[in-house]
Amino acid sequence: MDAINTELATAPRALSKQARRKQLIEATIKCIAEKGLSGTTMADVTQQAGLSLGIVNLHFQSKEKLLIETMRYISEEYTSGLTKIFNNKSLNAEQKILAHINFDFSRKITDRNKLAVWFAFWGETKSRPTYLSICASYISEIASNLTKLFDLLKQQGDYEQVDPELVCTCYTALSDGLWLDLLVTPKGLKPSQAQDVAMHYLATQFPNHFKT
Amino acid sequence: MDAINTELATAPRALSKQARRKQLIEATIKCIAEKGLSGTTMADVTQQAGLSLGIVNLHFQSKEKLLIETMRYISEEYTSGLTKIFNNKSLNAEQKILAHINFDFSRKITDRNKLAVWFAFWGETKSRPTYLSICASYISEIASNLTKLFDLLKQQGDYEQVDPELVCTCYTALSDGLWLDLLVTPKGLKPSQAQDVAMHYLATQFPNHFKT
DNA sequence: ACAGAAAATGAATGGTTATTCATTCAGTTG
DNA sequence: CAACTGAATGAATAACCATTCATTTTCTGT
Repeated sequence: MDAINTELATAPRALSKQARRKQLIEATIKCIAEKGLSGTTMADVTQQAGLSLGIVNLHFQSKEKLLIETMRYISEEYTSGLTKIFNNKSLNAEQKILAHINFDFSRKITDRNKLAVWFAFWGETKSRPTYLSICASYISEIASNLTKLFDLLKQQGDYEQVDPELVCTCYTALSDGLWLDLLVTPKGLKPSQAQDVAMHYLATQFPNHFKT
Repeated sequence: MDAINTELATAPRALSKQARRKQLIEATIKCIAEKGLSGTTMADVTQQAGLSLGIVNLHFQSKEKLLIETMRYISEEYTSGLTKIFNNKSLNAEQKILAHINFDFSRKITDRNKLAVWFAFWGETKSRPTYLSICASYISEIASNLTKLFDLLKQQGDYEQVDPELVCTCYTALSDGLWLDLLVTPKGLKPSQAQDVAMHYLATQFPNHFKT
């Protein structure tokens, strides 16, 4: 409401195109969290950013494209964070899984504004296939990486009965459900408790590696 | 698109108020699934129902109220189904949990149209306070019932290490995440496979009662 | 300091959509 | 069957909102 980026307000033209786009995307995230996807108007977004009404069409051509870019922004923040962990040569499989779960429940990812955006878009995927196609490839890559890590752990420990693919599906669904919980009942679970729940599941599968 | 309830089209006035409301709510569910919450107009809903434009305001006063009643309809279908299971005196704790999980992944509940409505509303902050107040009490009641069942199983079997409340939180989040999976990647998981994943988790907690 | 380019503005426009209500229609009662 | 009641209709209205673009402001290079 009282928003407006004060440090930018004095010299708005000094911003690069890139920075202005980011500013508008972040205003969009806040608006979607506060008013929902359907309730977010161009006037809301531009006012939140402290800029004039026409600015979105100048930088994004249309509202639809702004929304697509907002989705892409959030989804890339997530996938690039995980890719960085997976490609980190100085971590072993166990450490990578720990880093993964830490990341999943970090402040950056469990920020309620961003969670609201995720679920706003998930709720519309059936009617707007574009949203799904943006992150479909990322999703399957993340799943394949995580499955590989679980498979490595299986080989290391005494885990004949573990099915890495099943564990990946289960862990992923569990995270999604815990995020939903964090979004809709903020008075209930805290991010650190949500992480404990996810950890509890991993401990059932890899008791020699993870403790509750 | 080609919809329209033919059996009602001939003698629309014969329907009771109650039945007409239900007819409009079901048309709304279909529209939300097909066009999203933001893309659903009064014209869409009434056309889907095969009725005239003014009918929604006649029966529900406003679009907002129609949407709220649609949420209530779906949420009550779910909670009443679970309450019936919990109150069924002819089932023991183990059977009740089995019935619960069967219900969670039944056709009726994993219907993609209804899942789309659930997530459309979770993503909408505007209507969230109203919606939360509608089902907040049910949600906590379901959780308390499920926790009790897990506690009974714990007492029956050799499960000293099990924390019933944690298992309830984990199972509930897992279901939510699996539902999301069923909604957004219909080509992936099938409802019966989703149920297997949920079952797999319960088997880790109560191996003497449930097998994968 | 000046001209031209680029960025930003916001009043005006036009399309969309929820809501209203005068009218029509079906069912009911005396 | 005639008068009445309430359900249903849909054309008209009013509110809302994305987009446009003529104008203004700021920046850049010379």
